[in-house]
Amino acid sequence: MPHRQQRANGVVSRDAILDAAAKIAGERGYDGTSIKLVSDLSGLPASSIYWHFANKDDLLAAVIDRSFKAWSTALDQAEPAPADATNEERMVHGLRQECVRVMTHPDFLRLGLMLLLERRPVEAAARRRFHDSRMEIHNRVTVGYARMFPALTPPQVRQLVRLTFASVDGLFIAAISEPELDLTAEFEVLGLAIVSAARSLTARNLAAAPS
Amino acid sequence: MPHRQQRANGVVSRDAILDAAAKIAGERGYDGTSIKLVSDLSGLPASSIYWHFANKDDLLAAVIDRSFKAWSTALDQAEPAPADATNEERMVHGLRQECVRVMTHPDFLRLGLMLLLERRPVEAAARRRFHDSRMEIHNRVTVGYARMFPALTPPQVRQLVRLTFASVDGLFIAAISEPELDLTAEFEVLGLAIVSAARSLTARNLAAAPS
DNA sequence: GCGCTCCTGTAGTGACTGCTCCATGAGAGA
DNA sequence: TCTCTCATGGAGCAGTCACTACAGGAGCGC
Repeated sequence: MPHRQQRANGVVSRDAILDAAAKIAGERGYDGTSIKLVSDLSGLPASSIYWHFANKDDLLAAVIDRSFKAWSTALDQAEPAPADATNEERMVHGLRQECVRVMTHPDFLRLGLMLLLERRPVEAAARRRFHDSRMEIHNRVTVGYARMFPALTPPQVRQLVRLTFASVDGLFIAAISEPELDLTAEFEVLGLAIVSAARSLTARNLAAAPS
Repeated sequence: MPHRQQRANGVVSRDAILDAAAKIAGERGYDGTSIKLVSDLSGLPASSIYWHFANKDDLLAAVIDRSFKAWSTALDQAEPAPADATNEERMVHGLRQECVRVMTHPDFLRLGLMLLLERRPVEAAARRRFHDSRMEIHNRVTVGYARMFPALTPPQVRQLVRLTFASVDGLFIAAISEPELDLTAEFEVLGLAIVSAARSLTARNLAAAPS
């Protein structure tokens, strides 16, 4: 089958629709995102929206996809910590970058968390998309933590990773509800807390099973 | 003005409406909570809902209020840590109780976080209600932390409190999206992390300004 | 210019939205 | 039993919901 040709006009419209949908969904949640609102904000008629996307659920899933990609390429462009950095420096370095990343591309987390909280009976495709994307990052971070804290057991590593993700989520929500909040300081303390906890767990492990 | 008499029937219906609204709002968010759905689930007609509550916003605010009260009386009934407990034991003790409390009365946090994430243009009364209720607890915890870690500066105490709240929020969301997750272990690690962080900050303070 | 597909505009569908009106039933105090 | 208020039932308001049918303009390869 030949490559389906596409007008320049088309991708611009598609992006405009996604922009509008991201903004509105971030403000009002899944049910609050009406096609009429997206149509008004993007300046395109409903028929265009339904030409680009199968239905509302598909539209929201596409918003998740795009925002995840934006966030993900930002992650790939993160500058690595210096080779001689300590674990604590590495952690703080990584979290500081994540702080900037999350506040620069807030749509991914915002929308995703909203979909997680809304447990509608019929599972939305958008929600599953978020969950899968996130698992990918979760695994990456788990590998990093395991290398960073070799004395921890795999369950302990998983717990630390979950705690880190949960804290980032919570701090993100706090930043949204109180815009004047300075997140960088909070992320600094979070880094300290994680590294300290890892240190305590390591000490506990060594005390329990001395070599 | 005489006390407005009330039939037993009335408060039962009111509670049934609140139950239904809490369930649906927890599943579908603010916009997803339609009067029709609440009416069907509670078995009462729309006119009854509007007899008990001024409008949809007022209904949701009442849901927040009631769930906050349930959570709050659970907080008042929390058993205190033993007098000779260490800071770490106190922290773990408190967080363990909070873990049970939050999972026993999940409506308050679930609904509240959803309202925080949904930043609809017109501020909903329900959202403000949640914010105010939460500030109350926030202040209580701040006083407790200040007593527990006297060497920390007030901004450091506030940061730790915010981090604690954020982590609890994040872990709660994680528990919702993955029901098989064992929260108690996560809360244990969180307690360790907070205490460890406080210890590191204290050491840092003492090093910077030795007496 | 031609033809072909991509994309947009108009006008609608039936179902549902928050909310109101008002008649009627049910209970409690007299 | 009589009243009087509390509470419910049902019908219906204008407006919006997700979504569709279809005609026609716009840009492409030729």
